[in-house]
Formats: sequence, C-alpha cells, structure tokens
Amino acid sequence: MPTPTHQQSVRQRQPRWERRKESRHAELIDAALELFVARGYDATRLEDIAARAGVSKGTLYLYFAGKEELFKALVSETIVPLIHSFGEGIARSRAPSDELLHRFFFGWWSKVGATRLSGIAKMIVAEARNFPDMARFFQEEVITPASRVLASILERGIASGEFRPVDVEVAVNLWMSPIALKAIWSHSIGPCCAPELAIEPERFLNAHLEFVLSALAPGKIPS
Amino acid sequence: MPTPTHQQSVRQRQPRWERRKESRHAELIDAALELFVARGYDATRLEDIAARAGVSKGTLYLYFAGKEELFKALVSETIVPLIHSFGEGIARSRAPSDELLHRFFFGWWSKVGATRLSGIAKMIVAEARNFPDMARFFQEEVITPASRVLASILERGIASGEFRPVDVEVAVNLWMSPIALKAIWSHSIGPCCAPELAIEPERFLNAHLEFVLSALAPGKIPS
Amino acid sequence: MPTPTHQQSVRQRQPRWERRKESRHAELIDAALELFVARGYDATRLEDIAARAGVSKGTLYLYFAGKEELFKALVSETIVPLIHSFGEGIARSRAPSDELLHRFFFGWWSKVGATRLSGIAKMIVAEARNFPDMARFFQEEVITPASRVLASILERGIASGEFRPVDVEVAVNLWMSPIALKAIWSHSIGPCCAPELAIEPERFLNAHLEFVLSALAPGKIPS
Amino acid sequence: MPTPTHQQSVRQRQPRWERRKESRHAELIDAALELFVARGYDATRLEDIAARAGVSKGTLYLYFAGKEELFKALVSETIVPLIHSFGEGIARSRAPSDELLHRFFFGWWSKVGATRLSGIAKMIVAEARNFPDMARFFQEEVITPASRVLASILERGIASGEFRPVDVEVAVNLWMSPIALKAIWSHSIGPCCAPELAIEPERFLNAHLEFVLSALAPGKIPS
DNA sequence: GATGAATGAGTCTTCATTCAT
DNA sequence: TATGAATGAAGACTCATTCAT
Repeated sequence: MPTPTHQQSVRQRQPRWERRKESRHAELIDAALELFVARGYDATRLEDIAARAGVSKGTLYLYFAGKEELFKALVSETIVPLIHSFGEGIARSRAPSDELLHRFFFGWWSKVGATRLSGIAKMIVAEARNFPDMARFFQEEVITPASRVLASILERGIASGEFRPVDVEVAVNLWMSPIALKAIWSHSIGPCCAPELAIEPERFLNAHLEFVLSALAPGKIPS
Repeated sequence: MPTPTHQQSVRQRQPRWERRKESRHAELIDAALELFVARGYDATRLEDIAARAGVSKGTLYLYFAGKEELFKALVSETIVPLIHSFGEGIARSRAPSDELLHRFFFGWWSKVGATRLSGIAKMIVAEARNFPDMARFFQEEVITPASRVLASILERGIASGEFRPVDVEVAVNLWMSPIALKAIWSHSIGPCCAPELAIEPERFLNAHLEFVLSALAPGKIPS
Repeated sequence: MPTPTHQQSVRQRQPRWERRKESRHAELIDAALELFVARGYDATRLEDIAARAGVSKGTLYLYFAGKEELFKALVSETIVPLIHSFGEGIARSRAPSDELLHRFFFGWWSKVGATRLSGIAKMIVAEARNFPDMARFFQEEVITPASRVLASILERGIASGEFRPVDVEVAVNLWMSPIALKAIWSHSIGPCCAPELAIEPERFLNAHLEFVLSALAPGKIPS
Repeated sequence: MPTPTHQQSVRQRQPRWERRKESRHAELIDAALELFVARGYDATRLEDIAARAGVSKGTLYLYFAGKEELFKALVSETIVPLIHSFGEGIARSRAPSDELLHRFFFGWWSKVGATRLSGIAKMIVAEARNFPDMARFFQEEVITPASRVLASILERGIASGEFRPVDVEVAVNLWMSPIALKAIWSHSIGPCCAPELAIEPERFLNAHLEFVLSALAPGKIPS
C-alpha cells in the first residue's frame, strides 16, 4: 500500500505542461507589455516574453502570428478597454467646473497615468517612428479623446463665466503635459535616477490643479 | 594675445587629413543622432550611419570603438556644449522676475527644445532602461541644471514679492513639462499624426508663460 | 462456403470504430501521397496531411510512428498491390509477340502510368538520395519486374523470329523511358507548363508502339 | 635571425579568411548545385552550402539575397550559357539527315546530359510544383529549344525523302525521353541501385540512334 | 481513440565586429 | 587611413513530436 509520502511524490511529478488556452493569451500580453516597455521593441526577445509568461518559445506562436502582431495586439487590447471607461461621466456632469477639473486630473491619473497605459505611452513614444500606425491609433484613441474632455470642461467653464477666456487648444496641450510626461517618465528616466526623488502623485496633482485654477480664475485681466 | 584672426589662420594651416579626421567624427555623430533618434538604438544599423556620413562601415570603427560607444559619445558630446551655454546669465541678471521667466522659456526653447537636444531627449526616454548611465547623465547635466535655473528664478521672485509663494519643487516640475514633452513629441508621435496640427512654438510659449505668470501673480490667496 | 453476401455481412457487423480505423489509415495514406508528390517530403507538413484526411495532427501518430514511417508505408503499401497485378498473364500468353507488346504498353499505362504509381515515381526520383532504401525498393519491385516482362516478350519474339535480334537490355531501357518519363512529368513540370500541350496517352502510346515495332521488324538489315 | 623553420611557421599562420570576391559567387553556385541536386531544396541547409564553398554562413548572404534567390540564380546561370551552345550548327548543316541525328543525340549527351544540366533537370523535376516559374523557364529554355532542333532534323529528312513520314511532335517527345530520363536517373535512383548496372552512354546512344533510324527508314509502309 | 496545446530542436537571416588589402 | 569582404553570435520563426485532457 502506497504511503502518503509515496503518493505525494507521485503527485509532485509535475506534468510537463498544462492546458490553459484561455489564460495564456492574457499572460503573454502581460509579459510582453512588461518587457516591451522596459527594453523597447527590438531589445525584447520573444523567448524572454514566453519565459516570463511561463511557456516556451513555440507556444507564443500559437497565440500570436509573430513579434509585430504581438506588439500591436498588446497596444490595441490594452488601450481600448481602459480608454472607454474614462471621461464618460465628466462631460455630462452639472458639477461646478473647478470640481470637474479636479475629477479630470485625478481621474486621468488613476485610470490612465497609474495604469498600464502609462507603459504603453512610453513604448509608443519610443517606437512611434517605426510603427506610425500605432502612434496614430494611440493619438486618436487616447490623446484626442482625453483632450476633448478637458477642452469641453474648459469651454463650459468659460461659457458660464466660471473661468476666464483662454486659448483652449493651447491650454489643453499645456495642461495635459505634466501628467502625460509624468506617466512616460515613470517608465523611463524615473526608475534610473533616484526614484525617491519623484514627487508623489497627490502632491503633484494638487499643485497642478491649483495652478490651472489660478490661471483660469476670472476677474483677472490677462496681461 | 592671440587674435581671433590668428587662431583662425592656425586652424587653416592644418593638413587636410587632420581636418578631415575632425569632420569625420562630427559627420558620424550627426548621422548617428539622426538615425538613433528616428529608429531607436537597436533598429539602427551601423552601416546606415556610416553610409549617411559618407564613409564605409569599417571607417566608423576608426573613430568609435563600437555601437555602444558611439551612442554614448553622441550623448555626451552633443549635450555638454549646449547645456553650458544655457542659463549662465539668467541667474545673475537683475532684470524683473517675469522677464527672466520669459527669457528662460524662450531661451530654453531656442537653445534646447529647438535643437538637437530635443532628439537626444526622445532617444534617452526611449533607451533609459537599457542605458541607465546615460539616463542619469542626462538627468544630471540637462534636467537638473535647467530646473535649478528655473527654481532660482522662482525663488528670487518669491523672495522679492514679485511672485506669490509656491511649492517651487513641484512648480519647476510642472512648468518644465510642456516644453520637455513638446521636444520629445516632435521626434516621436508628432511626425506621425498630421504634423500641421502641432501648435507653433511662439503661440505655445506665450500661452505657457502667461499661465505661469497668472499662477504666480501675487495678491491672490492660494486656496 | 461463404457467399459474397455472407462476407459482406460479416464486414458490416464489425463495430464502426474498427472500420473507421481501417479507413483512417487509407485516408491518411491518400492525403500523404497527394501532398508528398506535389510538394516533396520536407515541404509537406504533417498537419496538412492530417487536415486533408480530416483528422487532427495527433491522430496521425496513432496510425504511423512518424513522418518517415508514413512516407515509407505510403510507398510500400501503394506499390505492392499494384505491381503484383501487372504482367502476370503476359509472360505466359501465347498471343503473337506484337500483340503482347501492345498489351504491355497499354497495360503498363493503365495499371501504372495512369495510377497513383506515377506520383510515387516522381516522389521517389525526387527523394531517392535521401531515402536510398526506398529507391532500391522501387527499383526492385517496380522497374525490374516490369523490365523483365518486356525483356521476356522481346526474347520470345526474337527466338520465334517475329522480331529481329536486338540488344534486349538496352532496348528495354530505351522503350520503358517514354512511358516512365511521361508518368513523372505529369506530376512535375507538366502541370506547370500549359498542360493542354501534353500529348494524350492514346496517341502517344500508339506512336511509341509503332516505332518499337518498326525497329523490331525482321527482314531489315540493321545499318 | 629567424630560422627557416620559424619563417615557415610564421607563414603557416593562415589568415582567417581571404578576399576573393570574384570566385566566391561561382564557388557558391557550385556548392549549391551539388547539394540541391543531391538532397533537394528543403533538405539542403545553407550552412552546408557555405561550408562546401569554404565560407561561413554569413558570407553567402553577401552574394545572394537568400535561399530562394540562390536557388533561382543557380538555375538561370547554369542553364543559359550551356543551352546557347547547343544545336546552333545542326540546323543549318547540309549533312545527311541520319548524320545529323547522330550529331544531335551524341551532342545532346555531351553538352547537356553529361553536364551539370542533368543535375538541374533532376532538381527541377523534383521542385517544379514548388517553383513553377523555374519549371517554365527550364521548359522554355532547355526542353523546347532542343525539341525544335530535333523536330527540324526530322522535318528536313522527311521532306527530302531520307525519312518516312512520321508524327513529328510525338516522335520528338518519344525520342528525347531516353536521354532525358537517363540524365535525371543519374542523379536520382541510379546512384542508389548498383550503379555498375547502368548502361554506358556510348552503347546506350548507339542503340537509341539505331532504333530511331530503323523507325524512320523509308520504304516501309507504316502499319 | 481523438484532440490540439505545448514543446524545443533546427534553420534562415541579420548585423556588429574584425581584418586582409 | 579607408575599405568592404568575411565572420559568427544571436534571434525570429517552423514544425515534428509529445502528452494532458
């Protein structure tokens, strides 16, 4: 009669692999995102992605047609679900405009800047010239929609007199920059240079919001 | 004391190959910068750099020990001369603080943002994780010095009562972002997405300056 | 004594999977033949063979130990039954020798040239150096027996005076060539080059036979 | 003073490689021909070709863009020069038609059958379906021109009464077969099966010529 | 028996680097 | 100095084979 020990040892004989078709796709995307963001497209070896996902090189090709397809799938699959959840409610809200701005910046950070989308952004900045389609996709699906939400907040505030009139197009561009750059930085130069120096998001966002609001405060005559 | 004319004549007397050697070096750096910025480190082939510089593959190795050395030489040689010429006078100037801010932003743009340094910045953002030394070098030689100049302007203006008190560390970070991101963007997503949409620097910088000044305007009670 | 009906009923009584097993084998051989002939050994993927046979990749291994084994099984199983049915009666026939020649050529064509054996021939010509055993098998089981039949017809005709004396060994080689080459061609260059140009077998064989007979006609003094 | 032995040892230090741009191309073609003929396209590894040509894997790519290009270059470069030298004089000759036939068959053998073209023929038969362009090229540049020469000899002989009327199209096809098949065989099944059995070309060609002439002999009434 | 997910050895191809000329 | 032919390590991709289900 087999002892428990024996049984255990039998059980411990791990199968060479497991059949997990459903999760593999996501695991590979995860691993690829991590490495592509950190090392860049060319410097990332498919075998490393596979290893990080716990599969072998060949398995990757059961899920993606090749390196480029994996890269593109990663972008579209990761971006699309995240972006649709952002900014939906803000535009239709009746809250005061300054509160909307608060929601916008803090919401952007929590739903975009602090998520995997920040890695995507760094990656796309790095590879835009080699993958212009991807750059356009990102521009159209992430940058432009977010900019539109911010623009509509500004326009509504200006129309209602809550904000003084400003050049909305430029303002949007200027005021998206800090949070966008912070996102990129956190996957790039940030980790290399005394990461403890990085300003914590809360402080960063509050200051940003305050400056934006003071620049928008009515009753001031633009110089 | 050597006159400029004398100096010039000395240079002209040098044998042709010597001057060739100098120019080859610069031509290779130029070509490398262009291609590394556009394609990234890995995707750039040394042979393409050599061809663009008008020499053969082997010749490149007479001037640089290898790909990595060329890459690093490119960074240090291009950054160092540019950065030392920036911000020297501003700190010691007695002009009004708002004028200094104007000089700072427009100066930064003309001496950094609109120069090859903008390409370097994109490149370093892209390759930081693979070349952390380079990232640190850039941080220390470009970001930090420029930030210090801006910080000192702010501090002086606050001290003199020209500006209201602000969190200088965060403000510097926030207000460098637009010009830094614009520099990076111009070598990355910008060229891929309807470049005519890009806001022209003059308008961009004026708006930025205006917002910064309104955020710094005294007589406002920070919320 | 079992009637045909009885035999049939016996077969029908076998459980379905048993008959399936038999037919799977044949279906795989069929699919493999088609693809190996068309694409060659290396360029044929086992998965394509399985798909064409309507099974999955893994199932193939339930019937054949591997690619090479399938390839060899294909050769032996396809050749052996066909070859034994050819030439049996001819050798013992008492018909006139010219009629035997007629039977030989038309019979060879209908039982070999126009069958799957022609594909096998092309395949073996292509892979002979990689599978010398197979080449020898083909030589011994197909070429040599057929040649012997033709040789015996010639020898009998010469002995009886119906044919003039010829170098039988060479003659056999020469007169097998057109039909053998036609068989190979039909799976190789033929399909690539205006297949409508191919001469139809009837006309081809009649002309061949006529020329052979005229070369064998007695009463002519060989030049 | 260095001894001769020393000098010798110094000399024996072979350079890691030699600069021989002119001959490499031909050496690679040679090596490729040998291996592609023997093993087929897929089973031939580029590294083996390179090794046989005495160079490394990478060097091959300095001369050919890839495997397929090497394969095609091999076909066109090897065929074209050989084919243009054959059959030129025969068509315009005033020699008796039977002598022309003799020249044709022996000439074809010496200039085609016994040359590297015979290997090409085997290779093309094997790979025709995968490289139909190549098959067509071979058909048009080798088969068709040679067939035309033979056809013109037959036609002239028939017109002059030296030969009896025959179906020239079929006759050409039939009478090219033995020499074509012998060429293919010599690179395929031949080497696998007791090569000493192969009939020597002289005897083979003489017998072929004799049979052809007897089939063409006038004064015979075609059945 | 049947399936197809998983594996990993094998091959083509690229390109940084070396070195004979 | 300058060249570019030659090298070989490295990586993307394929596919015969295995095996958990």
